[in-house]
Amino acid sequence: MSRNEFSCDCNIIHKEAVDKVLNKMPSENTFNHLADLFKLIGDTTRCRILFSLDQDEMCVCDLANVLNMTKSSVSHQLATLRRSGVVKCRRSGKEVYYTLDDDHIVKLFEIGLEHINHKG
Amino acid sequence: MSRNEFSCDCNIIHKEAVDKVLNKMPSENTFNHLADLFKLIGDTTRCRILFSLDQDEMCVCDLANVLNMTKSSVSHQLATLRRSGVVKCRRSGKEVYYTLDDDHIVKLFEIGLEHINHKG
DNA sequence: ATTATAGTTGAATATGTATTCAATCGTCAA
DNA sequence: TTGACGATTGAATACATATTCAACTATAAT
Repeated sequence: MSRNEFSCDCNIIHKEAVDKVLNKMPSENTFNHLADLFKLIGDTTRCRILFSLDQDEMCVCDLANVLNMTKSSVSHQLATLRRSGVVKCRRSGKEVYYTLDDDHIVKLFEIGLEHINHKG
Repeated sequence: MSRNEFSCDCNIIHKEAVDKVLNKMPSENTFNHLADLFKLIGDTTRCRILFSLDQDEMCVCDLANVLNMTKSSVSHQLATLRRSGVVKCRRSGKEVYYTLDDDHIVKLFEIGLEHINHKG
Protein backbone atom coordinates (compact mmCIF):
# COMPACT_ATOMS: atom_id res chain seq x y z
CA MET A 1 0.00 0.00 0.00
CA SER A 2 2.65 2.47 0.95
CA ARG A 3 5.23 0.91 -1.36
CA ASN A 4 3.77 0.45 -4.78
CA GLU A 5 6.93 0.89 -6.81
CA PHE A 6 9.15 -2.08 -7.28
CA SER A 7 12.68 -1.07 -8.10
CA CYS A 8 13.93 -4.05 -6.22
CA ASP A 9 14.00 -7.30 -8.15
CA CYS A 10 13.16 -9.74 -5.38
CA ASN A 11 10.61 -10.70 -2.76
CA ILE A 12 10.46 -9.77 0.86
CA ILE A 13 11.55 -12.81 2.81
CA HIS A 14 11.11 -11.60 6.38
CA LYS A 15 8.21 -9.18 6.36
CA GLU A 16 8.39 -8.45 10.09
CA ALA A 17 12.01 -7.42 9.96
CA VAL A 18 11.46 -5.31 6.87
CA ASP A 19 8.46 -3.53 8.36
CA LYS A 20 10.23 -2.95 11.65
CA VAL A 21 13.15 -1.30 9.92
CA LEU A 22 10.95 0.73 7.58
CA ASN A 23 9.06 2.12 10.55
CA LYS A 24 12.21 3.36 12.24
CA MET A 25 13.86 4.56 9.04
CA PRO A 26 14.71 8.26 8.99
CA SER A 27 13.86 10.23 5.86
CA GLU A 28 15.80 10.09 2.62
CA ASN A 29 16.78 13.67 3.35
CA THR A 30 18.30 12.82 6.69
CA PHE A 31 20.48 10.19 5.09
CA ASN A 32 21.56 12.58 2.38
CA HIS A 33 22.68 15.10 4.99
CA LEU A 34 24.40 12.42 6.99
CA ALA A 35 26.24 11.05 3.98
CA ASP A 36 27.24 14.57 2.94
CA LEU A 37 28.69 15.19 6.37
CA PHE A 38 30.88 12.10 6.23
CA LYS A 39 31.73 12.66 2.58
CA LEU A 40 33.11 16.02 3.60
CA ILE A 41 35.71 14.46 5.87
CA GLY A 42 36.07 11.41 3.64
CA ASP A 43 38.87 12.94 1.60
CA THR A 44 42.57 12.84 2.44
CA THR A 45 43.23 16.45 1.51
CA ARG A 46 40.32 17.79 3.52
CA CYS A 47 41.30 15.59 6.48
CA ARG A 48 44.78 17.10 6.42
CA ILE A 49 43.39 20.62 6.14
CA LEU A 50 41.12 20.05 9.11
CA PHE A 51 43.94 18.55 11.13
CA SER A 52 46.14 21.56 10.33
CA LEU A 53 43.48 24.10 11.22
CA ASP A 54 42.82 22.26 14.45
CA GLN A 55 46.43 23.07 15.40
CA ASP A 56 46.49 26.67 14.29
CA GLU A 57 44.78 29.33 12.22
CA MET A 58 46.48 29.39 8.82
CA CYS A 59 46.51 31.27 5.53
CA VAL A 60 46.23 29.56 2.16
CA CYS A 61 49.95 29.72 1.34
CA ASP A 62 50.90 28.17 4.66
CA LEU A 63 48.40 25.39 4.12
CA ALA A 64 49.66 24.85 0.58
CA ASN A 65 53.16 24.42 1.98
CA VAL A 66 52.07 22.11 4.76
CA LEU A 67 50.15 19.94 2.32
CA ASN A 68 52.62 20.35 -0.52
CA MET A 69 49.88 21.32 -2.92
CA THR A 70 49.04 24.30 -5.11
CA LYS A 71 47.22 27.32 -3.72
CA SER A 72 44.43 26.71 -6.19
CA SER A 73 43.80 23.17 -5.13
CA VAL A 74 43.82 24.11 -1.45
CA SER A 75 41.57 27.06 -2.11
CA HIS A 76 39.02 24.90 -3.89
CA GLN A 77 38.87 22.53 -0.93
CA LEU A 78 38.65 25.40 1.53
CA ALA A 79 35.71 26.75 -0.45
CA THR A 80 34.02 23.37 -0.12
CA LEU A 81 34.64 23.31 3.62
CA ARG A 82 33.40 26.87 3.94
CA ARG A 83 30.19 26.16 2.01
CA SER A 84 29.50 23.41 4.52
CA GLY A 85 30.11 25.70 7.48
CA VAL A 86 33.04 23.68 8.75
CA VAL A 87 35.62 26.43 8.43
CA LYS A 88 35.41 30.19 8.40
CA CYS A 89 37.86 32.83 7.20
CA ARG A 90 38.94 36.41 7.69
CA ARG A 91 41.06 38.62 5.51
CA SER A 92 44.01 40.51 6.94
CA GLY A 93 45.96 42.44 4.38
CA LYS A 94 46.75 40.24 1.45
CA GLU A 95 46.25 36.99 3.34
CA VAL A 96 43.08 35.12 4.13
CA TYR A 97 43.16 33.21 7.40
CA TYR A 98 41.12 30.06 7.94
CA THR A 99 39.92 28.55 11.20
CA LEU A 100 37.69 25.66 12.22
CA ASP A 101 34.05 26.59 12.83
CA ASP A 102 32.50 23.34 13.97
CA ASP A 103 33.07 21.42 17.21
CA HIS A 104 31.23 18.30 16.09
CA ILE A 105 33.54 17.84 13.15
CA VAL A 106 36.61 17.80 15.39
CA LYS A 107 34.91 15.27 17.63
CA LEU A 108 34.11 12.98 14.72
CA PHE A 109 37.62 13.49 13.50
CA GLU A 110 39.13 12.46 16.83
CA ILE A 111 36.96 9.38 17.17
CA GLY A 112 37.96 8.41 13.66
CA LEU A 113 41.66 8.80 14.47
CA GLU A 114 41.21 6.78 17.64
CA HIS A 115 39.51 4.08 15.63
CA ILE A 116 42.37 4.00 13.12
CA ASN A 117 45.02 3.78 15.83
CA HIS A 118 43.22 0.96 17.60
CA LYS A 119 42.67 -1.12 14.52
CA GLY A 120 45.94 -0.38 12.75
CA MET B 1 66.06 20.56 4.35
CA SER B 2 63.39 18.00 4.94
CA ARG B 3 61.14 19.38 2.23
CA ASN B 4 63.05 19.78 -1.00
CA GLU B 5 60.19 19.24 -3.41
CA PHE B 6 58.06 22.21 -4.28
CA SER B 7 54.68 21.15 -5.57
CA CYS B 8 53.17 24.19 -3.95
CA ASP B 9 53.34 27.38 -5.97
CA CYS B 10 53.84 29.89 -3.17
CA ASN B 11 56.04 30.89 -0.26
CA ILE B 12 55.73 30.02 3.37
CA ILE B 13 54.42 33.11 5.10
CA HIS B 14 54.39 31.98 8.72
CA LYS B 15 57.25 29.56 9.15
CA GLU B 16 56.57 28.90 12.83
CA ALA B 17 52.99 27.90 12.24
CA VAL B 18 53.94 25.71 9.30
CA ASP B 19 56.71 23.96 11.21
CA LYS B 20 54.53 23.47 14.25
CA VAL B 21 51.83 21.79 12.19
CA LEU B 22 54.32 19.70 10.20
CA ASN B 23 55.80 18.38 13.44
CA LYS B 24 52.44 17.18 14.71
CA MET B 25 51.22 15.94 11.35
CA PRO B 26 50.36 12.22 11.28
CA SER B 27 51.61 10.18 8.33
CA GLU B 28 50.09 10.25 4.87
CA ASN B 29 49.04 6.68 5.56
CA THR B 30 47.08 7.62 8.65
CA PHE B 31 45.14 10.20 6.71
CA ASN B 32 44.41 7.76 3.94
CA HIS B 33 42.96 5.30 6.44
CA LEU B 34 40.99 8.04 8.13
CA ALA B 35 39.57 9.33 4.87
CA ASP B 36 38.71 5.79 3.79
CA LEU B 37 36.82 5.25 7.02
CA PHE B 38 34.69 8.34 6.51
CA LYS B 39 34.31 7.69 2.80
CA LEU B 40 32.82 4.36 3.72
CA ILE B 41 29.93 5.96 5.59
CA GLY B 42 29.88 8.95 3.26
CA ASP B 43 27.36 7.37 0.93
CA THR B 44 23.58 7.45 1.25
CA THR B 45 23.06 3.83 0.32
CA ARG B 46 25.70 2.55 2.73
CA CYS B 47 24.32 4.79 5.49
CA ARG B 48 20.88 3.30 4.99
CA ILE B 49 22.30 -0.22 4.98
CA LEU B 50 24.17 0.43 8.22
CA PHE B 51 21.09 1.94 9.83
CA SER B 52 19.03 -1.09 8.80
CA LEU B 53 21.56 -3.59 10.09
CA ASP B 54 21.78 -1.68 13.34
CA GLN B 55 18.08 -2.48 13.83
CA ASP B 56 18.18 -6.10 12.79
CA GLU B 57 20.14 -8.81 11.04
CA MET B 58 18.92 -8.94 7.44
CA CYS B 59 19.31 -10.90 4.24
CA VAL B 60 20.02 -9.30 0.87
CA CYS B 61 16.46 -9.48 -0.41
CA ASP B 62 15.08 -7.87 2.70
CA LEU B 63 17.61 -5.08 2.45
CA ALA B 64 16.83 -4.62 -1.24
CA ASN B 65 13.17 -4.18 -0.33
CA VAL B 66 13.87 -1.79 2.53
CA LEU B 67 16.08 0.33 0.30
CA ASN B 68 14.01 -0.17 -2.83
CA MET B 69 17.07 -1.18 -4.81
CA THR B 70 18.17 -4.19 -6.83
CA LYS B 71 19.80 -7.20 -5.17
CA SER B 72 22.90 -6.60 -7.25
CA SER B 73 23.38 -3.03 -6.17
CA VAL B 74 22.87 -3.91 -2.52
CA SER B 75 25.20 -6.87 -2.80
CA HIS B 76 27.96 -4.72 -4.28
CA GLN B 77 27.71 -2.29 -1.39
CA LEU B 78 27.60 -5.11 1.15
CA ALA B 79 30.79 -6.49 -0.40
CA THR B 80 32.42 -3.09 0.08
CA LEU B 81 31.31 -2.94 3.70
CA ARG B 82 32.50 -6.50 4.25
CA ARG B 83 35.92 -5.81 2.75
CA SER B 84 36.28 -2.99 5.27
CA GLY B 85 35.30 -5.21 8.17
CA VAL B 86 32.22 -3.19 9.00
CA VAL B 87 29.71 -5.96 8.41
CA LYS B 88 29.93 -9.72 8.49
CA CYS B 89 27.69 -12.38 7.04
CA ARG B 90 26.57 -15.96 7.50
CA ARG B 91 24.74 -18.23 5.11
CA SER B 92 21.62 -20.10 6.19
CA GLY B 93 20.04 -22.13 3.45
CA LYS B 94 19.60 -19.98 0.38
CA GLU B 95 19.87 -16.71 2.25
CA VAL B 96 22.92 -14.80 3.39
CA TYR B 97 22.40 -12.79 6.54
CA TYR B 98 24.33 -9.63 7.27
CA THR B 99 25.10 -8.01 10.63
CA LEU B 100 27.17 -5.11 11.88
CA ASP B 101 30.69 -6.00 12.98
CA ASP B 102 32.07 -2.70 14.24
CA ASP B 103 31.08 -0.73 17.32
CA HIS B 104 33.03 2.38 16.39
CA ILE B 105 31.13 2.77 13.16
CA VAL B 106 27.81 2.85 14.98
CA LYS B 107 29.20 5.43 17.37
CA LEU B 108 30.38 7.67 14.54
CA PHE B 109 27.06 7.12 12.87
CA GLU B 110 25.12 8.22 15.95
CA ILE B 111 27.23 11.31 16.50
CA GLY B 112 26.70 12.20 12.87
CA LEU B 113 22.93 11.83 13.20
CA GLU B 114 22.97 13.92 16.36
CA HIS B 115 24.91 16.59 14.51
CA ILE B 116 22.39 16.61 11.66
CA ASN B 117 19.43 16.89 14.00
CA HIS B 118 21.00 19.77 15.91
CA LYS B 119 21.96 21.79 12.88
CA GLY B 120 18.91 20.96 10.71
C1' DA C 1 18.38 -33.81 -13.35
C1' DT C 2 15.64 -29.78 -13.61
C1' DT C 3 13.80 -25.66 -12.05
C1' DA C 4 13.42 -21.72 -9.02
C1' DT C 5 15.18 -18.49 -5.89
C1' DA C 6 19.04 -16.09 -3.21
C1' DG C 7 23.14 -14.07 -3.90
C1' DT C 8 27.58 -12.79 -6.18
C1' DT C 9 30.53 -10.99 -9.67
C1' DG C 10 32.92 -8.48 -13.77
C1' DA C 11 32.44 -5.27 -17.19
C1' DA C 12 30.18 -1.27 -18.95
C1' DT C 13 27.98 2.86 -18.00
C1' DA C 14 26.90 6.93 -15.59
C1' DT C 15 27.88 10.14 -12.33
C1' DG C 16 30.47 12.75 -9.05
C1' DT C 17 34.43 15.14 -7.76
C1' DA C 18 39.61 16.40 -7.01
C1' DT C 19 43.18 18.65 -9.37
C1' DT C 20 45.05 21.46 -13.02
C1' DC C 21 45.25 25.46 -15.80
C1' DA C 22 44.51 30.08 -17.06
C1' DA C 23 42.36 34.14 -16.01
C1' DT C 24 40.95 37.20 -12.60
C1' DC C 25 40.27 39.90 -8.11
C1' DG C 26 42.12 42.29 -3.80
C1' DT C 27 45.58 44.42 -1.32
C1' DC C 28 49.87 46.56 -0.65
C1' DA C 29 54.23 48.94 -1.91
C1' DA C 30 57.01 51.57 -4.98
C1' DT D 1 49.25 53.42 -11.64
C1' DT D 2 52.05 49.83 -12.06
C1' DG D 3 53.86 45.58 -10.45
C1' DA D 4 53.98 41.84 -7.12
C1' DC D 5 51.88 38.56 -4.44
C1' DG D 6 47.92 36.19 -1.97
C1' DA D 7 43.79 34.25 -3.08
C1' DT D 8 39.67 32.92 -5.78
C1' DT D 9 37.17 31.13 -9.69
C1' DG D 10 35.32 28.51 -13.95
C1' DA D 11 36.24 25.26 -17.22
C1' DA D 12 38.73 21.25 -18.57
C1' DT D 13 40.81 17.15 -17.26
C1' DA D 14 41.57 13.10 -14.75
C1' DC D 15 40.17 9.93 -11.67
C1' DA D 16 37.09 7.43 -8.51
C1' DT D 17 33.00 5.02 -7.74
C1' DA D 18 27.76 3.80 -7.70
C1' DT D 19 24.51 1.44 -10.43
C1' DT D 20 23.12 -1.45 -14.24
C1' DC D 21 23.31 -5.50 -16.89
C1' DA D 22 24.16 -10.13 -17.92
C1' DA D 23 26.23 -14.16 -16.59
C1' DC D 24 27.21 -16.97 -13.03
C1' DT D 25 27.29 -19.89 -8.31
C1' DA D 26 24.84 -21.98 -4.34
C1' DT D 27 21.12 -24.09 -2.18
C1' DA D 28 16.67 -26.26 -1.96
C1' DA D 29 12.49 -28.40 -3.82
C1' DT D 30 10.20 -31.18 -7.25
